[in-house]
Amino acid sequence: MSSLPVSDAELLRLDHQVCFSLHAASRAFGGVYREALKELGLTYPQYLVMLVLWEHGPEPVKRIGERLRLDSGTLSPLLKRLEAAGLVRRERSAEDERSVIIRLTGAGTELRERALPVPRRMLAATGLTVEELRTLRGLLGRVTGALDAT
Amino acid sequence: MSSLPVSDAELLRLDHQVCFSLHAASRAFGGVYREALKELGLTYPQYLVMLVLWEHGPEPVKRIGERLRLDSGTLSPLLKRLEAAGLVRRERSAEDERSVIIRLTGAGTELRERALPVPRRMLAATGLTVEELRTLRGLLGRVTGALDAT
DNA sequence: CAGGAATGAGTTGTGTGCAACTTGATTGCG
DNA sequence: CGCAATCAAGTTGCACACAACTCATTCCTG
Repeated sequence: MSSLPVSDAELLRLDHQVCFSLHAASRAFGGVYREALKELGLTYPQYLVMLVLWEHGPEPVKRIGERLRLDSGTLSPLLKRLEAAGLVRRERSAEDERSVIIRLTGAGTELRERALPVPRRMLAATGLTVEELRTLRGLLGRVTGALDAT
Repeated sequence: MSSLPVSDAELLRLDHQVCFSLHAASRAFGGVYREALKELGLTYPQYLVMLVLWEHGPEPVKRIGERLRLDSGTLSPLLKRLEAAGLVRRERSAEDERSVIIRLTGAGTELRERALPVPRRMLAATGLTVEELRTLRGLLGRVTGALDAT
């Protein structure tokens, strides 16, 4: 809560700056991740999908989409590329024929070892302290929640 | 700055959460902006370009790209769409024939009036206080600076 | 002053991201 | 039971975002 009055003009500038900062930060992260993931042959969204599978095991497309807030229009071609790369298999669910289960292959499981050093490099590259990272995560989470509720 | 020891595993999880939060927040903002800008016929990146032109007047493509951290591969088609929409003109610079100056048309200038209420709606939708917005802007700016320096 | 390096736009190709739609399977209500 | 509503994937179309490239112009150095 600010104890000082804030002019309308300043508010509008602040909004622009926050939105722009978010846009810029997201792309800056993307750039560094792109570099870090290049040797793994993964893009950042593909890496996010692999993280989900490494952590939770086989999951239907729908569930992955819920975790990452991505729809089938984004996930379907992405998963096809992961399948073409030999990292996952896509198999129709037996219980519900509408559903497709995504399962790691041997190569997909093994890739985890090579991916382990990535987050540490990213963490160092941000230049933030653990406290600041927690603050950032908290604020971003609240913003996302509020915006999604709109 | 943390006074408590932090395990490696927790650090890695924190990194994932921050990166994912950033990705998610950026897309959540995009979604709300998409809605707010729909009646103006602008996408969010197009809106960013218009903001630059409204604030700074005619500028070469290069300068706009520096302000928004976008390269010509992104800006060229985007500016062509703005030109097709009748909002800007593209004219070769007289001093430097390599350079293209982007200039608002009458319609582009007038659009500003209709765009004015947008940031206030966004500000309200975030649900954050002014203090929190400043903190968020500061952290994002530092992250982007650090990542760009890599 | 000449010619190669550097610069500013633009083009091409790949990969998201999302809206709108299609297809096939399941659910549930009358 | 039967059929409409719902649901999960996938497809299509459009708009970024970026790497790698081309082309024309300008700079700069020998």
